[in-house]
Amino acid sequence: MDFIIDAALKAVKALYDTDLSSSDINLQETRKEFEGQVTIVTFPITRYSKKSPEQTGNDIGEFLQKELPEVAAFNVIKGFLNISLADNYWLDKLNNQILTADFGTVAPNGKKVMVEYSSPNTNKPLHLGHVRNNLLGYSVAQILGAAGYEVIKANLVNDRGIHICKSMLAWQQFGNGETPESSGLKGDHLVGKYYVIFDKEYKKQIDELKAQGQTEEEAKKNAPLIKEAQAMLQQWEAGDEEVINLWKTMNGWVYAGFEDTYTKLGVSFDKFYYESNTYLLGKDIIEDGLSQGVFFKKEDGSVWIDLTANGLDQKLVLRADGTSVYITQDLGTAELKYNDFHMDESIYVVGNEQDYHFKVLFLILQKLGKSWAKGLYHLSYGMVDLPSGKMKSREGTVVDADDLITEMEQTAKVQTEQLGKVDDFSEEEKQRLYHMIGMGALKYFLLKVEPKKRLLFDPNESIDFQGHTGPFIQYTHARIRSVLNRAGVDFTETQPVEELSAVERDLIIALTQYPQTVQQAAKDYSPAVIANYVYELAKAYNKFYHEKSILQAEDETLKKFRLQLSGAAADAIRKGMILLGIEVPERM
RNA sequence: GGUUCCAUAGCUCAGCUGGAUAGAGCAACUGCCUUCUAAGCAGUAGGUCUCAGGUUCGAAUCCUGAUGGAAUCACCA
Repeated sequence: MDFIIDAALKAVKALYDTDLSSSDINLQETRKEFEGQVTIVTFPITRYSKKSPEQTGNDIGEFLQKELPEVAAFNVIKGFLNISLADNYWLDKLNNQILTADFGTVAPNGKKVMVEYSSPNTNKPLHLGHVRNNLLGYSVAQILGAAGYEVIKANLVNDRGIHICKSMLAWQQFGNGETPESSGLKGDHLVGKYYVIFDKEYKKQIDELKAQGQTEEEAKKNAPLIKEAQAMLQQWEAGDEEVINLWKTMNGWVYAGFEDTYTKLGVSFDKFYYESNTYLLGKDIIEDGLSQGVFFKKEDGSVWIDLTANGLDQKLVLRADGTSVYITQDLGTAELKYNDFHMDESIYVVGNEQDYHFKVLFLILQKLGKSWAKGLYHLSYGMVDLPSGKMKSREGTVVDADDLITEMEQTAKVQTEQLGKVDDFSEEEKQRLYHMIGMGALKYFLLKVEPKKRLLFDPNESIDFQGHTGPFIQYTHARIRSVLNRAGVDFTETQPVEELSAVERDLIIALTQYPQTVQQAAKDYSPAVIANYVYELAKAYNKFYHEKSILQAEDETLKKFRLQLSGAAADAIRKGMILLGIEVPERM
């Protein structure tokens, strides 16, 4: 649309002898209740024209119509100059852009970006909150890839620490040698079970100690179980063989479980980092910061940074005993990642409860003068809440990821069977379809909302399959594919069509927006931008489909043209959905 | 208490750098399947964009304040 802005600038120059810059021309889509496709808002220009908004609109409209062959007509309503572009213009867009093989793909931009997401704890199975994280991270990686970046998907596994020892200890004491094989439980669920058991037994001990007169705080510190867990952590750090073996065994169970869930979610990673390898990193950075004067040492030997000048607090970066805190290892890990890949940008997909942490982390790295610190970005997303409030693993008030996936597949199955359209599918094809639709519904439900907004999930209200949903878009794709498969003619040649109906034009307009939508989504790190676009596109197609017969078109040219248009719509829908990590079926 | 984020129809959400009468979906009510897939299409009804000021020709959008909600302010991760 730049050519209209350029011509409008020329018009202002010629008519009012004023030089404006392109940002002064306010161009927008024409609202659908008015004639035209693009609109120039003339209010701001009246300053220079010294005429009414209507007169200004008419002046510029006439100028544009004379100047640009693409401008077929215009009308002015108040301060709005609505421009109708010639059908030829849109047909040219279709034939020379949308229908070309590389439509929607961009050349590599030469930049490398790491997207770190998932980053699970290996002491419990994944729940709905993790699902949002995984889907967001994967989708953002897909979007950045489509926008020209080289993307590295990274997963920093939190595989050590006191919480891991809790599960290990509980298993040791109450597990009777139970294994995934012996219990039939998925590995991550088995380990999670012992994490819950630990918490239960620990609370019992706290209550006992409180009954003996200790305060809550004392009891929490003195309970035998927590002391044993702490001792186990020390043994782990000392490399105690028995503890290490147990740790390896139980983590192995968890990884097998996670892999299964990741596969079902359709997410993947290029690089795994493990905290057991990185938790000691960062101490040299502390030394570095001390000598630079960025950090300071307190009397007890602990190391701090003063961020009060930046509106934050003083922050501990190393304990008095020389051991790390959370941020110490994150400093080290950030440097490790950069040294591994030398990426231009690094995105951390982490919930908004850690907003403060990342603000501090990035600020410290900047103060340390790391050249790459400016490329760091915290993609913060809102929590997934239940009607009853926050999900808590230890209290069992979580929506389990595996259960949810199974439920979604089940719902997809029931819905599909009711419609009876795929009765000729093999059992395997059916299972594939149910999974595709169930996951389409779930993924779309989670991704259509802006990341930073919190999300309410009511387990008693099943996720819709109608309306603004994943299955609606999948259905639209299947519908198109069905028509294309019945076509029976070759429709690859450009068709000599000269006139467009409104629904055809609207569909072409929607298609032209695909590339800029991908760029916008990449800029905002927002799958929601893609999700809403694909929905609008599918709606535009369904409207076209309903109003115009494709295979029974008035003549062969029109038929082939509509098939081309349909094919382009199917492609754009499929590509858009791939960016969301959602597959689309040929039939449903 | 400090900081950050959120507040749009009964419910779930869109609304791009300020622009026309604020849009979808769900739920409710009407129509449309002997015609390419009705998981669809068309329509009716539903709004003081939390409130109060300010900037502007023009504010859901920007600024200030208030109210309500969430997160965080750990030598936890």
